Amino acid sequence: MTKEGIYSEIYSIIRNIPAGKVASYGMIASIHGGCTARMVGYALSKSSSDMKLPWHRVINSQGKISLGDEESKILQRNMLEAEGVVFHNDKIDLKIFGWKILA
DNA sequence: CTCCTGACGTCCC
DNA sequence: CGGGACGCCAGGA
Repeated sequence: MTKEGIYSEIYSIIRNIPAGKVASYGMIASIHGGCTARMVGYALSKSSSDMKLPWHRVINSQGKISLGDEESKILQRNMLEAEGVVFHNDKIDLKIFGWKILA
């Protein structure tokens, strides 16, 4: 894959995240095996709604939302709760909802 | 080509 | 436990 494929791979990985689970930027980067957490966030920031990417399932290693907009954070939390994810003081238990790679 | 920035992560204090 | 600084790679000016 070319460097341009980096985004494609990141998008593919995010699309593979099952509902009710969440993956951290670093985790996705690790799965990709060639990019860093920054690339994931950067790719998402560039992505459009037409991609239908479950960006709300992507959070930081702290199990929290990394966005800067409160509105987006609330929206993301709302979508995750709609999928069955439980928040603990605005944080998610990666031990429970953390996405597990099934090969 | 160089400089700055960015939805992060980890180390140090 | 909270906050600040550096490192990561890519893309835009």
